[in-house]
Amino acid sequence: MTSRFDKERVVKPGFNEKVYRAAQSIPKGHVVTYGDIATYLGSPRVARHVGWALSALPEASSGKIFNNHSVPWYRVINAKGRVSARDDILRGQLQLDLLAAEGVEISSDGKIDLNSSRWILSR
DNA sequence: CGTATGACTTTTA
DNA sequence: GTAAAAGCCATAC
Repeated sequence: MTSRFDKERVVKPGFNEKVYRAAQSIPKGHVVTYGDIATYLGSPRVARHVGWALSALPEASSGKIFNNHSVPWYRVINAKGRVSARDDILRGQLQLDLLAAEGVEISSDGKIDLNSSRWILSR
């Protein structure tokens, strides 16, 4: 039945899963923003929850795994073209390192070139 | 159930 | 150009 919460809810059971699949659809050497994934899933307002979903990623041996496939969480960045890990700045460092290893162009300041490496989510 | 927090985004200064 | 505040939505306590 429809409770008042079922109306326009974008983040529902399975949202988390969609985020993982979206991340897995990002080709090597490209990146997307949280807002892009949120919009792709239905609403740009849930950008924060995309990050929340990624933080909830099950940590398997040597990386985050979903559906027996590694989830390239590091290909997801914020709209400023930079990582914003507040308490886990170490993760941001790792993220830049992984992206650089894939061929993503990063500015001297550590900013990611969204103009060139941004991937458009599409089904 | 109310308050606090968050891997965000946009606007304003 | 960077810095701070407000806005949004869901989870955690």
